Amino acid sequence: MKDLSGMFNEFMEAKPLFSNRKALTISFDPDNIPHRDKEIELVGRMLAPALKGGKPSNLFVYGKTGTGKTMVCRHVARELQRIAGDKINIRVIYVNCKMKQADTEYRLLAFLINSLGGSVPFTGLPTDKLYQDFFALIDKVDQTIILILDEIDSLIKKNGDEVLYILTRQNQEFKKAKLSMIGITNDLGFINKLDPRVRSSLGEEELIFPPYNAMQLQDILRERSKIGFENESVEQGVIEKCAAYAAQEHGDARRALDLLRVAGELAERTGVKQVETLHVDKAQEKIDEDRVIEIVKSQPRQSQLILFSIFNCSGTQRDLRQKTAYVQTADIINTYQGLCKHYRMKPLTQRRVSDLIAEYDLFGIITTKVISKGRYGRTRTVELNLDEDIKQKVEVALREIFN
DNA sequence: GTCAATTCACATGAAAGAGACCACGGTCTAGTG
DNA sequence: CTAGACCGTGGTCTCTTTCATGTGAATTGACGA
Repeated sequence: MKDLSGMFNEFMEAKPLFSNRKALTISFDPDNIPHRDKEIELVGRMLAPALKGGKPSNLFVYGKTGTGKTMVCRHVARELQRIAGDKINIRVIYVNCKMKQADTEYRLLAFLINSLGGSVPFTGLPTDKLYQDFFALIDKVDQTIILILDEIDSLIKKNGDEVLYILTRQNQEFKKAKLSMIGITNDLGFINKLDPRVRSSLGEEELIFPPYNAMQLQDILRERSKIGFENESVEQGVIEKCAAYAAQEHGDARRALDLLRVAGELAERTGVKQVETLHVDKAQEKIDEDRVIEIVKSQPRQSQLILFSIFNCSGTQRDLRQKTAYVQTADIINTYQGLCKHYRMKPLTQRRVSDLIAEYDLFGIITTKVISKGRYGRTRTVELNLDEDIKQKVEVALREIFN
């Protein structure tokens, strides 16, 4: 007990490193957005007609993760609303299509209706009823609605582009209201996958966000750490290091901020007065680890069992010319079926297992490659894509699940 | 030796089913005045 | 008379199965030099 109270005392006495931890997260909206002046202006121009009661063009925004797309769009939209004030009726609805509440056609509409003050149950109604409700709700008042659809690609991938088609088309039917959309995506090839009709109406304007370079990331981090950290609590070189790491990952500002924040948390936990560069390294490791463990734990049971099979699968060396043994689909399925018997679970079909394996590839936990071995068929080779210590932790987590 | 056909072992696609969840409207039932 | 319980119907959503089609190169076998 003595130790614990000592620890608490120490904790209370230690000077906090953070002054505003929130400033170091992506959800924070800073007043000052460095290196995005041009983009802010362009988005602003696009939306400006709304102030004169016109319909702003639909806009498509591209850019990799952490390039400030979402932040800029929300920022501009908010400013627009502020300037419009009470005189002009502008409403901005921001939806992240990856969120559970909006990742299907039905749920997206339900979300929109709810955020406009209507109320619909989150399941149970036919979809076209929702469309009717939604459009009626919009057209009730003379207003301009700006709909920001973030991560729009995941919506389309799951549900097809029909939603967008209906939404864009509907504008002609409105008597009073106007609806314009901003689609945000990090998939550059996304627009080509769309139905041409949707493409032309939705992609009236396009804007590409370039990635930040290391120097720009540094500016961003300095700006944020001024708000987020107490004075002098960040050692020289820490910001540079975070920026450098994040710049390697295609200039991802989100990553840079995560690094800095987690490094700060680690430093605080160890009770030192300053965030040091070694904390950044630790943060880098911890972020990866947390992400992987999080994914593994949130997977359904069957899927976890398949990953467990991959871990338990030694692979066979069936081709003598191939020096290293590799694991392929058949091995995994064999091991998996064995494990199923052991745990009394009903094994899934090969088709399904194949999909689940591909899913782990998407998460980046494994690397797979489809190879053809000529006469001996075609298969997918699977390799774990984890550092040794993360790998061990995942294995421990899996064993806990299936002990 | 060359070249096209064959063949393997899956990958990949599309469609449809199972089962969970939910809303809505109609009917039944028990409690109340 | 009325509120609440209880159905049946019709809808979405996720996970899965079923059936069908695609695929890339090693191997095979015919062919000609």
